[in-house]
Amino acid sequence: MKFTTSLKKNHEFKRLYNKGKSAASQCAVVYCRRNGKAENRLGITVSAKLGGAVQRNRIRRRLKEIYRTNEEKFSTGYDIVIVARMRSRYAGFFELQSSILSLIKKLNLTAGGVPAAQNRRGRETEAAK
RNA sequence: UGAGUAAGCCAGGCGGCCGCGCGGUGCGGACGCGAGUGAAGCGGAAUACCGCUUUAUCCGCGUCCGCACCGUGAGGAAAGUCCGGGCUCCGCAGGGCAGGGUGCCGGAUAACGUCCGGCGUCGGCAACGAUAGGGAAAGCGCAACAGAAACAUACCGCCGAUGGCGGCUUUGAGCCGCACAGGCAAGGGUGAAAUGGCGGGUCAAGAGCCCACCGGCGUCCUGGAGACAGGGCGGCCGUGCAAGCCCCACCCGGAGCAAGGUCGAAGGAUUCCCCGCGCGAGCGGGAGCGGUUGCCCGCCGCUGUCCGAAAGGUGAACCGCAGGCGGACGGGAGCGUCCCGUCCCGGAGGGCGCCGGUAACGGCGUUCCCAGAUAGAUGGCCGCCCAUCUCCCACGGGAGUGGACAGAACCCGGCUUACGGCUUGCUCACAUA
RNA sequence: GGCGACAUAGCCAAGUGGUAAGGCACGGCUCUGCAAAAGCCCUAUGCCCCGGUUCAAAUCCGGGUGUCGCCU
Repeated sequence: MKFTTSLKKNHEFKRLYNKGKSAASQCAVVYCRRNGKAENRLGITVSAKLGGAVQRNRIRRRLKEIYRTNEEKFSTGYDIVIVARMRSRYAGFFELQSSILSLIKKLNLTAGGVPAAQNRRGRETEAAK
């Protein structure tokens, strides 16, 4: 992922749970908070309630893929945590994707409008270098 | 065809686009180091030349970042952590006790509770499977309830031959009764289990008391490497439990990669020494500490007392004392501990072929490097084929769904558990020829 | 990843081979005008599940499931 590092420490997750904004659907809960940096930081949580290692790995990889393919739609400078819920175990990829995108829209995380387009163009030139 | 049984194999395949971890190669950029060249400045000098600094360029090496290409990338159970090892650290003269484990015989192995071959027993019509399967005449213990009795017992019962008592006939004695002494364990009843089973003989009634068959025990002979098998003889003095204690034989040091090492950074506690402080007449020792990783003996190391010239002995007579005792702070040295981060910790290896062995397995040759992440890399979408299930039209296609169990974390050998499919051999039943 | 412990009624729990104690709760009865308190009575075809040993298993042995804890 080009402009994103992963969130690792437990206290960072806890800070988001307490102080961040959240939105939820049956598939997942998304927490977000401004981090004051030029990049996004992403954390994904899949608890043991959702199944064995194989099921949890599949959910985590799908969430990661959804973020990767839709990265340009996100605005930058945020810490984001996605917590998977029970329905994501049985949902297909596209159902999960539309669910996450609607949650993003609910949190106003989408980089919509003109400045976002400029931002995006800037990213692309940066990437071209 | 159906049912069963054993062994082996696979873990959907191919292609396209985007994406991830690791390794390699190449290119580019940044930084650092080294060497060369040019320019400028300063100093020495004589203009040449030498030294230093700055800067530019080029080459080499290293680190980091980016891009491209190539290679590679989860399992048969990766799981449970039930056994066994490697590896790492700690410990280790030896012995005993305790504790744990294994338990038919022979072999395989690094080792095993695993595997292979065989024996006995049990289950199955069979193929085949299961089997903690040493010892109960070494000892202790338990066997509830029921039952008379659960090591030596007789409730109901059978008998009463022998002895006793009574009666009758009659007088050689015999017969009948009683059930007092006594004999018996067949039958009933209880129980999971009742003193080998069944049949016959004998007998007062019975009983291995005797006999035939079976079972079991002891002993002898034969076969076998052995477990054991077969046979002869003797003769039945009870049973179960050792996955109860135990006995016998053999094995076992403890912990675990969150072990351990290394480098860098940071702080704290501890040991010894030194300095300084307090105490004011008893104080301290007579062995102390540490190790022997459950305990003991014993042993070892350091410190220390006494005897002895020493080797060595000693653990008590008694010995020492302001150069003592005590605790707190500061300084120095040493050794550990904790925390943060970096790096390291890689063959009982796989494939193929030949040979030895019934087999497990072993030997030789050849060939291949075959995951190394560190919140954890394998994913997403599309097309075709194959396979599963559902629905629809009708004998073939269409649509949808999508694989069963399941994800490495130091590594191996097993076991167990979860689970989809394919192939082959064998057994039984039915049908046909 | 490694190491260890536990599971018995709705809850807390005792029970180490022979009838599964006890307390709380629930229910019923007595008492009361009604309740509370008190007293009496009742509740495990079975001890997390599956096998094995045994005449007999909550207990002994093996395997599994679940829960909890410790080690960075």
